[in-house]
Amino acid sequence: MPGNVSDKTVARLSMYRRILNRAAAERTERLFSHELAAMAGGTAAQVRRDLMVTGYSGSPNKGYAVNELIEAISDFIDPPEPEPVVLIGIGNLGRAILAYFSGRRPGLLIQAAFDVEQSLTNRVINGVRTYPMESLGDILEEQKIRVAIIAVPGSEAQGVVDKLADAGVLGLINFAPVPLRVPSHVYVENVDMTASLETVAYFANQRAASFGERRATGDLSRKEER
Amino acid sequence: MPGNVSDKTVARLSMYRRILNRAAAERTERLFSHELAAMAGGTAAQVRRDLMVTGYSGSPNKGYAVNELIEAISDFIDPPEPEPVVLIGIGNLGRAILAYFSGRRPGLLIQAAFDVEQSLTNRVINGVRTYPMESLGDILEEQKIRVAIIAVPGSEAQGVVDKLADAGVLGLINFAPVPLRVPSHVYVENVDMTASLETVAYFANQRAASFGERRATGDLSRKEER
DNA sequence: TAGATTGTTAATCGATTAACAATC
DNA sequence: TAGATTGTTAATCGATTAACAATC
Repeated sequence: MPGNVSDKTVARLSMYRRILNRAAAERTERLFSHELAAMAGGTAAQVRRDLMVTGYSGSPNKGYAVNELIEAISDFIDPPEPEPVVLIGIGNLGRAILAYFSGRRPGLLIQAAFDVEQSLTNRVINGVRTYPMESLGDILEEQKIRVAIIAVPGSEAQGVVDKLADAGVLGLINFAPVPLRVPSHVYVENVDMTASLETVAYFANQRAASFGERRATGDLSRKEER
Repeated sequence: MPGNVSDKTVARLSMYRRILNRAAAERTERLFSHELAAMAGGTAAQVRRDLMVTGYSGSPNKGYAVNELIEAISDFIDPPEPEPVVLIGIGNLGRAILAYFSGRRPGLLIQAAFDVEQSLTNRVINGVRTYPMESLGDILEEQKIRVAIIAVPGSEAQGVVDKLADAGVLGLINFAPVPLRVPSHVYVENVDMTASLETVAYFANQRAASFGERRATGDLSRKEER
């Protein structure tokens, strides 16, 4: 029914909700699209377009009711039941993910974590039970889990993903620094920290160079004035 | 001189380099664009277009020389000097980042890490010296640091970023789950794990629903056949 | 040479931005 | 009412995809 919504729109709605929650905590009752845009870092028109998909309407000259909008966004993006999620890989990154999500969104719940390393399994870390890799298939099936977080070394990732896809997983977040091949019905979101860091370094350098250049040629004023 | 290259292109080049490095380790000497595309998950034409910005040419019917291409990508995206980077926030996520990058890319070097929590500072974690937040300005200036990784709680992030921008930082990776406001000359790459997880959960649900629907209406075959 | 892949240009696609009548 | 903001459509922009002559 909601037609096709882009992944970026969903990610932005998630961000708006966080901003709105903060606003609600500060007892702000209404917000205009341009206020939300200023906080989220976009344009007012984009915010309005994004919010439209939730079906909730603002009112002219009064903007959006914060609490009702939070409700509408939640109805739209949250699954009907809290989504059970598994984490594969309990190394440094995996443990950080556990800590990061521990008791955060009730709509998403890390149900189990897996690792090949025996010293890490059959324990409870940040409230999450850890299992050896062998029990992965069973638990996925038992608990009807459809979403997984990949936090294993790059060399292990594809093997793990193949198992997950076989077991019926439909969505993945991939923290491993390698591209994954998956069947077309599986949605993958890549979080490539290495690429992020290298990209930031590249642009920081570019900008440093162009600043230096402009400074050297005395052409600093033009771009920076407006 | 290299004109304007999009952030996505740079991120993809970073990914290609990693694939090429693996290929080189396996003594693969040449690769075609379609082989690289299959491993990176794109199209051959896109790979060719991306590689063009490095200035390195493949040759028809022989493809790209792996080692020379790695060299060309490195020349293009790596800064002339290893880029010194600071990490702000040594909580769970910060420590995971330290562990993750510890001794990885020589082109990028986490020089120092900062936190307000005294028990975490004036130590060495994963080979990186940690400092109290107060010394941030001094060290940024001393070591001419232009890139920072933000791994502090959302409530602290904007304050930290303001300090960083004042100190002349030009690029940021933001792991804090809040949008940041920065001067226009500062490049920001957001890594929003909460939004990623919620987006994956949303699409996993959508797909589960449409599978169920098609199965119910007996219309499973059509889309999946081709 | 014939076949395949290259660099590069043209066509397509999708998302963002700007504009505007409707509305409180 | 006048003013401001809304939902929504049209124009713009940029990136991706497809196509093709050049080349090994």
